[in-house]
Amino acid sequence: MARPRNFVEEEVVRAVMMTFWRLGYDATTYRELQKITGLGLRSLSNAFGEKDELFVTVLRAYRVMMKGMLDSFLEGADLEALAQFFEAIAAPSEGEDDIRREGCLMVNSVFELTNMSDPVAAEVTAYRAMFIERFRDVLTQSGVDDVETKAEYLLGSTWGIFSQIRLAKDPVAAQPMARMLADIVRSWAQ
Amino acid sequence: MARPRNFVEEEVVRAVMMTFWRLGYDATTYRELQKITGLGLRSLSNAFGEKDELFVTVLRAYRVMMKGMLDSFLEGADLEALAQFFEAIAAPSEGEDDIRREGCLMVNSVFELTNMSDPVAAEVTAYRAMFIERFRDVLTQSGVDDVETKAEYLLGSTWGIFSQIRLAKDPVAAQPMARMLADIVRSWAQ
DNA sequence: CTTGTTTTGATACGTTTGTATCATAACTAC
DNA sequence: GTAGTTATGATACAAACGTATCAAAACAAG
Repeated sequence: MARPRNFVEEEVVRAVMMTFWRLGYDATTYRELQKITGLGLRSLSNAFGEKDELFVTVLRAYRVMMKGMLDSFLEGADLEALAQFFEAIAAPSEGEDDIRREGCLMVNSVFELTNMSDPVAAEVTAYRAMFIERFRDVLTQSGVDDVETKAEYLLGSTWGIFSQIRLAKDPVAAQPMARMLADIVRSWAQ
Repeated sequence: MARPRNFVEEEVVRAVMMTFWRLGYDATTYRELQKITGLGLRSLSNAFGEKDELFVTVLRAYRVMMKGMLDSFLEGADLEALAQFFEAIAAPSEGEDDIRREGCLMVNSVFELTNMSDPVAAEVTAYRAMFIERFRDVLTQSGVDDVETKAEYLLGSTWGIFSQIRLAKDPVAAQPMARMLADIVRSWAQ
């Protein structure tokens, strides 16, 4: 009944995500997104709305992606798996253009956007809760005490790891921190 | 021999620092800085150069300020003082406009500026080294093993604390993390 | 007072930004 | 084929940015 789209939505969102991840929100221009995706201005805005709406879509996709990674590492896991999770974050990157060099898109966005819109803030909150929940599950099932405090501690440490990666543009910069943290987690086992 | 300046340099730098701290580099316009300082465009640029040069001046001033804080806490200090240092960072803010709500200007800048100029990168490097050195001194004098790894770990954790503060716009958001970290530091004492 | 030097203030310019406009193209249902 | 609907592409526009320009102002030294 109407002209069909010339692109696959998921692919476009993924390409846009990488650009926002690498450059940040402000430094990513709508024109650059047109170039990256190969779409025209009207096609992009027709399908995904304006820049801020597209960004929220990207954040949601990022959160879902990270949920998959969290689940694969920590679903029904023990403290040893949790320790390995932190070591994995700081594992050496594969090649010069490994996106992991950019740290965490959500953390980066929190720092960049002084005044977040409500939808963006909601994504950040959900992202945070996602980590806390997973950490809490592992800690509880491992019979550790002081679960709430430790979960908050692990989240803060995770953000610290991402900070070091972002600064050095290299995951291995966080290896000392990650190894130390992994040892601390292992020490919680009775 | 020439027309005298109508301002005190330190006061201007301090006012500009607060604005960059609160809004970030990009969101701070040169016009806003004119308004904040009460100076005209030519006065500002004449005294401090263009926006990026003024920013480097601010970063240097911030680093010196933080060095004072670090020294007052950690010069010749023991592990207990180090533990209290982390708890102090997360101490409740005094009032709604406490600048500590904004986290750390240097950390914020690292996240915001995808492509840092060389002078900015140099400031960040010096800032990082300043923390590492102080941590290392305390750890060494306390007879702790694995000093290098632990110093890196403490730096990453510090950045994690600043991340949590920045996200929540409130130092107390980092209290669980800071308390946990303080306990870990105390546990290093033999 | 005059001269020389620096500071100051008003105005304006060129770029870049996100986005609006609008005609055209591509498809489906009938 | 025809009508109806959505996608596409080229062009343009208003706003905001950093910064250049240039004349006027304020002092010290002679």
